[in-house]
Amino acid sequence: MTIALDDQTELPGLRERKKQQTRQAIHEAAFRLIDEQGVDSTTVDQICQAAEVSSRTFFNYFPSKAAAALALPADIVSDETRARFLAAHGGLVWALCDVVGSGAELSPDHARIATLVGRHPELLTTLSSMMLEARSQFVALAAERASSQEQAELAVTLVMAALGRGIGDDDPSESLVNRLRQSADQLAAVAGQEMTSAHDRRS
Amino acid sequence: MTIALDDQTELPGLRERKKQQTRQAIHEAAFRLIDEQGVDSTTVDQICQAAEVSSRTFFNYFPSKAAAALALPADIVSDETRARFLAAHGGLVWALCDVVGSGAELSPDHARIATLVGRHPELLTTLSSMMLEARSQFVALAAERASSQEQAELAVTLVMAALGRGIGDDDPSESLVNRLRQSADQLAAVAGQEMTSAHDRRS
DNA sequence: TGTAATATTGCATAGTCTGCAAAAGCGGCA
DNA sequence: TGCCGCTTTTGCAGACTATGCAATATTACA
Repeated sequence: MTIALDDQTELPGLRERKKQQTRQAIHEAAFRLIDEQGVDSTTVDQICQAAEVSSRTFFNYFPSKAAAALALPADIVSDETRARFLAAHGGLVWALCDVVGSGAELSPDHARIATLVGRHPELLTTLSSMMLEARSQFVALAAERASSQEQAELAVTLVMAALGRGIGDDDPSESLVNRLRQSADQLAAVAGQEMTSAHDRRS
Repeated sequence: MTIALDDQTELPGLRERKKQQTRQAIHEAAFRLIDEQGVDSTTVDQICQAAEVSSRTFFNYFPSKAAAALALPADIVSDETRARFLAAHGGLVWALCDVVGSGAELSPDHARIATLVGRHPELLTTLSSMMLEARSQFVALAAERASSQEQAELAVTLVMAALGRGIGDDDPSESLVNRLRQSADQLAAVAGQEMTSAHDRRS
């Protein structure tokens, strides 16, 4: 596996490096071909040929070509994310926006992926099912700071909804974290204004 | 196709009736088998055998076994729904909760489907991608009453988030419409309390 | 009854995905 | 260096999903 030297330093070893390299090669090939030709017109075999691996190896790394194109990590909520969240200032939603946003932002692929999905909506279904998995991880995380399970789920629901909005517009002038908080605000405003107006005008 | 007699009355005709009958038979078989054996252990051929149709016919009606088990209508937003929405009292979110909730409620299958998905989470990915399609229909609908595209999307986002929560607990004592409004309230509360607490306690 | 339209089916085919066992490559050790 | 255990890669066989096309059966209607 890996060898712990000091405290944080880890020596990957040739084996592990090659594995990451293979994964990366498959991802690059899938990304490029799907971006060029679309999802349906691209076959797994084409990707394998471009990445110079057998199709069997492909399925050792990814369950589908769409997943290969996105190549999201399995553990969305890493140990680092957890620590960051527990230490974050502010309320639950605020802190969630922080870790969800910065987590996505730190990955250099974030913008690439967002653009790809924008150009090929067929990928949306794959992305959203991966988000579903991520969601449950975040609920578990949020529960560690929430006063109730209910509150944790509500907060995550809100932030994921905001994420759907925030990730869409590629406004590079604002950080994703801030866009998330902004979207959460807006959602609250819409719902809030709703309630008051409902009280005023009707029963 | 169909023959308009009076104003609302339509005579389906034998052909159309048989079509619905076939669709229903496939759906029933898919539902039962998948509920009994799970999604992965059920093949399309098994469903076809139970429904007494060829596998080719199966794919004329549904794109996948999961879709057959759910059997959601293609046009989530029917003309009737549109009219109901435009006539509904209250604010945007309020009215959306009304049509989204009652739309799902009117279908007698609603509870069955919810239970099935609860028992077989593999169906969640299929359901959520269908919801994605429904969502865009609702955004278009909401835009007809919203003051801006932005507002329409926000409102739908909020209601869809509420739907995810409201459809989960099968509390039959409360109508889905009310549960939706309740969830929307809660979401607003969480976000709102967030903002004030953030203001109070921290920078 | 006859003809047009539509639904169902069988067949061929492309593609996705998994299990299994053989081959190849890496890591450590004498 | 040479050997041995472990992991990755690969090939192969096979099950399943899904679509296009042409033949057949069924319905609609004159």
